[in-house]
Amino acid sequence: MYKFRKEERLCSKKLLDELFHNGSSFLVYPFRVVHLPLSSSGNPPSQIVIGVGKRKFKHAVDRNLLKRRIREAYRLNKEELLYNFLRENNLQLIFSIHFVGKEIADYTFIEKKLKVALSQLTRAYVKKTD
RNA sequence: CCCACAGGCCGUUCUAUCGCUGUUCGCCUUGGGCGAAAAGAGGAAAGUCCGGGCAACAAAGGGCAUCCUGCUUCCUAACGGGAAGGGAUACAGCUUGACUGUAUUACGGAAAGUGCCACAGAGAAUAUACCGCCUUGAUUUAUCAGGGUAAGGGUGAAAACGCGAGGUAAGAGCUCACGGCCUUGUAUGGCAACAUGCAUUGCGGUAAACCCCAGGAGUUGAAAGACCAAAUAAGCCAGCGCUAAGGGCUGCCCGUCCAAGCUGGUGGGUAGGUCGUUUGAGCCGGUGAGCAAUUGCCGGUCUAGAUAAAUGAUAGAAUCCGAUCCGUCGGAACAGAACCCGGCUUACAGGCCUGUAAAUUUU
RNA sequence: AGCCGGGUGGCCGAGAGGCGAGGCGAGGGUCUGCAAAACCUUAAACAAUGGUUCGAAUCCAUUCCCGGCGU
Repeated sequence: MYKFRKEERLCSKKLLDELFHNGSSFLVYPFRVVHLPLSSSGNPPSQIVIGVGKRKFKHAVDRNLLKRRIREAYRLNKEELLYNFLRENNLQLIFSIHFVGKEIADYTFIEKKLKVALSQLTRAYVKKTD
């Protein structure tokens, strides 16, 4: 249910190159989302990369903390906000979430904003299919 | 009890729900999936400043160059680390000296040679003559010219060892006594650095200037390297063969190896996977050796292993700190393993222990 | 994780033991009816700390910051 396994993470170098060269992006503060649909649909319905820039957070502890909070928020909300929609429309998606804020945000703020970001992601594909 | 310094140790805890990583066990069982169990960041994991292990390179061969280290002995796998000691410097104390204590210390050689020592100053290293002192000559009674001199003045970070006597026209280690540093020889003590005594040559600084002496360093780093699967063009390896140019993951030289061709074998890219990879100079306890660093013996123990990178999130409670309208509210140091060890350095809220010194109180 | 290179006014840049050049820029002035150009002039810097030296931007050590490397 609320799982987040290796298959749901994006590890292939090839796919990452493709994502950042051809993918389209939008900004929902404090996140920058880059996304790209895949031609073949399969299980799991999406693969994700979470990133926090070294420029803004110098210490590895801070970067790890933010990545863990984002991952936790994604794990708890992906099923109802994203997977149900993708399964209905038979889509497979790769996307990345980059944290671009300047200060360490707390969990409630991250969760709220991530929900907004995910719903905006689905809305983008609703328009395209129409 | 309080305060300062030094050394050592710890560096939030518990519960519930939902997850992540590898391991073991069980079930379904081709692959794989599901469930359970126990485990899952540090004293610095950091900086990458040193030293090893480990691995590869045709050369691990020689010489030169280059770089590093630098009081002694010991510890250690090794070190630029540590321990003990010696010297030097600074401060304090008294019994005023071969004294004691504390702190600091990149601390071989300046008597192998070379260089440098700005400005100031007469002169900065073959000494020097501005004032001064002494003297000769000239004119003439105050100057000019020459010579001697390193006591005194002045300059400077530094002025040819200090001080006294002799000596002299005036002076000078020029000579002598005492003393300081220092070279060589020697005696005594010490494993040694070195200390002390005697004799003796000498007397600017600078080697984190070149250099000399002694010792050491082959180069490159786990993105090292080994293997496996699918996949296929002329790569790689071995043998034969040839020596001209050129070349090779080391700056130069010597030496050494390599071409094309033929024969035989193997199989590149695709950042795929597995191993390397966590049992090790390991950790804990006891006991013996040693002033100590450290180490012998005995017993116990297995204690992260990820790979676009797990070790978390939320809620509640405890502990500590701060604020307070006494209801509560806010905060929890520095910081995150990436092949592994030994050091060093830097960051760090708060707490505990031991020792030393001072003050106060009680007996 | 490992291995290299660098840090000089606001910017670019020499200097490598003994006044830190120069250019662009900034401020003021001269010239002009007003500007530009030109000329004169002013201010402003050695990443930090400690050591070696009489004396350090330079030599040495430590720290901080910036940049680079791999088929």
